[in-house]
Amino acid sequence: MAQNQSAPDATRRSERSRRAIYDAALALVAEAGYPKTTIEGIAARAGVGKQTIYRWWPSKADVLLEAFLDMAERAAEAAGHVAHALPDTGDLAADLRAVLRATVDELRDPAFEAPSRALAAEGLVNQELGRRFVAQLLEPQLQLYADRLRSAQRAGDVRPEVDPRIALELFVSPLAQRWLQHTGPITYDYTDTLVDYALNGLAPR
Amino acid sequence: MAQNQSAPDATRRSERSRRAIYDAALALVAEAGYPKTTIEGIAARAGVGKQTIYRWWPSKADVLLEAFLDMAERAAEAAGHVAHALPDTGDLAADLRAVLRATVDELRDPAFEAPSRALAAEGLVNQELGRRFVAQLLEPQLQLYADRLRSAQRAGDVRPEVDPRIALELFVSPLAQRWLQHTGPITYDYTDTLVDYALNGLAPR
Amino acid sequence: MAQNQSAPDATRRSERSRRAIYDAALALVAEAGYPKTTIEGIAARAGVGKQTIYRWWPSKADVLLEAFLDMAERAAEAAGHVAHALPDTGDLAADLRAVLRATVDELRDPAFEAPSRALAAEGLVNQELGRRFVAQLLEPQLQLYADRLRSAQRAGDVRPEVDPRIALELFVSPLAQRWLQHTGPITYDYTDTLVDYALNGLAPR
Amino acid sequence: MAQNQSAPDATRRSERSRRAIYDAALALVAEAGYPKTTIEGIAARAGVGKQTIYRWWPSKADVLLEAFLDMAERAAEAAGHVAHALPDTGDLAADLRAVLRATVDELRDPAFEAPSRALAAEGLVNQELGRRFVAQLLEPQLQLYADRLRSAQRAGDVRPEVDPRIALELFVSPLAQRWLQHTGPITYDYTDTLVDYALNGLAPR
DNA sequence: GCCTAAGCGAGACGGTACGTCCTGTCTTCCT
DNA sequence: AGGAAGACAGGACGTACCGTCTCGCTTAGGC
Repeated sequence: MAQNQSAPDATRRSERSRRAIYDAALALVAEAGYPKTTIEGIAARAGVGKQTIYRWWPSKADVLLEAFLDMAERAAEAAGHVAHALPDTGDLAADLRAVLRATVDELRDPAFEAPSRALAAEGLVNQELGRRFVAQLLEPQLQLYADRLRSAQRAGDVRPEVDPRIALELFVSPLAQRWLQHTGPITYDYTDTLVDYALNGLAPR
Repeated sequence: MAQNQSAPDATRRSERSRRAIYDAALALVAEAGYPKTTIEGIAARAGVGKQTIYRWWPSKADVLLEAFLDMAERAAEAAGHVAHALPDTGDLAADLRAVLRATVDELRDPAFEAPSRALAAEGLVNQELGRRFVAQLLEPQLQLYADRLRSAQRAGDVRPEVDPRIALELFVSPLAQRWLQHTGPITYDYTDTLVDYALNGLAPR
Repeated sequence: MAQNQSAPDATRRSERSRRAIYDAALALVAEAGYPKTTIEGIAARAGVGKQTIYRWWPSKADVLLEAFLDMAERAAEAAGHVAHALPDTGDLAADLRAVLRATVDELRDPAFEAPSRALAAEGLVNQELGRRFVAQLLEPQLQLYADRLRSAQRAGDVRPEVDPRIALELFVSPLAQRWLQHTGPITYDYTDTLVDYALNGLAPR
Repeated sequence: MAQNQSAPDATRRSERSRRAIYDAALALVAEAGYPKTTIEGIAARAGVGKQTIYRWWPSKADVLLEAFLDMAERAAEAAGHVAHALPDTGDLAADLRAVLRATVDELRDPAFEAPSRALAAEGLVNQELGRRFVAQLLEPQLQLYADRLRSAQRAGDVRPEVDPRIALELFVSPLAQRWLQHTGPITYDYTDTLVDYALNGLAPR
């Protein structure tokens, strides 16, 4: 339970600075790219001392991760607290197609693209950050798919012995890889096709 | 008669230095990690002047990419020039399971892991390197799967209207994502399951 | 009716804190040296908030000057309120030799050395502090010598046209310089010799 | 004989940078004062990387000491290699008065004042620098006085048992102290008086 | 005896400079 | 002409203090 030897007092933390740092970090990553974004640059743009960043975050990547999570949270609030579950109209294929199309749109949003690419990249090479990236951003999303697939299993649209956590990767991972590694175009056609191929494999024979 | 200022004469290049640089780069990435690997460090370890690196490569990532390709080539030579095609016994499922199991083994080889993770990460954020990473490393591998799937289509084991380039992603991308992002365990069971789920979706109904 | 913004109420001042700050400042200067002594360090060691120092002193040097004056005062009290005048036995040479020998002893006291060197050094470069250092520490001492020389003039041991304020420098300044700049050893022999040479120049011919 | 573990190669040193650093250091000390002169500031003004300073000097004070010595050397060259000895006309009092008057002029030269005060101050508190300050700047000057006094002893103008190294302090140290600590005005009258008082004490009786 | 205004401890804050490390360029000397 | 070596201008790193500020908490007098 003991805290780090010199843990700062979070109750005295300046909300103003935190927001300014989030904004600066996201803006710089979008404008200059992640590698050219520096802690000094963030501090200068936020009108903040460097120490204020080092006091609360251990690294540039952590700043960006928090800034991104905050942005996502604010976006969710603005959109009216969506995303607690995938749509469930009873038509699994249609639901997945709709959600993946929405994801395609999101992946193309430049405000989303730069920071999430950067975080993904950093997470590949930085064990600890990768763990948090997955736990806080990726896995919650994936669980929504798993939930929808379980519902489909109950409805008899997916074979009962299928592991939903693996099954969802059949359409999510290909999209992720195309986006991350530019291994192919990302279109509605593409995601529709993925759903088509994958569901065929999951449906009762 | 004047040469372009930045056109070194490749015929005079020191093979000895190149090899030493490859070895140093791979060793440092494996030992210290990609971010802590520096050009100065590579030069020092290789017993080479910094300029010798800057003369022949534009960046740290390019050094590593070449070093990795060289390593792969040497490994292939040592193994007797395999990997021009996937096995084709006529049993698609068995062939895919075997190849993916071999891939699982490879992904766990530490000498392979550190540099390829690093390159993948750099490629996410560095457009130009990403392009080369995909073109020189990833896509050639994927084409082998596409070829095997086309053979299966001719044999009637896969529906003819299926696009092999997309179909292969059903089992390759999930494995890639699990490996890159640590989103789940990587086992023979897992890859076998992927093949099972995916081929069901691709087989004639 | 409004008070000046920066006029703390001295009647409410914490004597406890002042003493702790004096002690901490002197201890740190003695242990770590003046340049490594910081206001934060003094505050921490004194168990005091930084603001308590900034409220009452304008700079590190001022803290130390006050601490040193306080120490000197306490030392004087402990010794029974000496030092209002030099001894005057009628034998000028003997009196000066005795006083300078006592000064030599004092200059070698480590508790005295560190802070007074530091203050002298700061005073060289900091006009304002230098003025106070001279006015509050140095000049009062020098006036005692001037008084003794005037007494000697009345007794006919020093030529009447000699300026005592200048004459005293003949033996005081050499000692000061040797001590401050380590330009030579500081011994009883040395100060005795100074008195000898100097008084020869001041005595009636 | 062994050099420090990572001694830079002095033969490759950039003369251009050294000169620029000297100039910048002296200018900044004169303009802003020693405490406000920073290594970053010197580097920026000299158009030089910070590392170039840290490579060749261990501290700000060392830069300034070398710059000052260089300036003194250049001034000496410009004046035609003077200062190997004090004038010796046979009239000791006149010679000393003349030299001290010249010193008074020098002490008032602002280009000389700022850096030498700063070095003296630093030397008080920094053992090692103080040693070099005395050895390289102060003591050589003082030896000239000692030589002149020895010559006077041979001529019978100074008692033979007088120690010249101590005797010279009778007029040099008072001037030094007045200058360093602003304990009194510095005028020709003052130095003439010092010579008068002091020589009286040194002359044969 | 209660109230209020100050000093106080603590420490977060915007800054500046530190001394180190690495980048990419350059120059020198060697082969 | 390539290569080993490494100095150079530049710039970010993470740390240490600066002097200011804002918090609760004593701790007096003044009512």
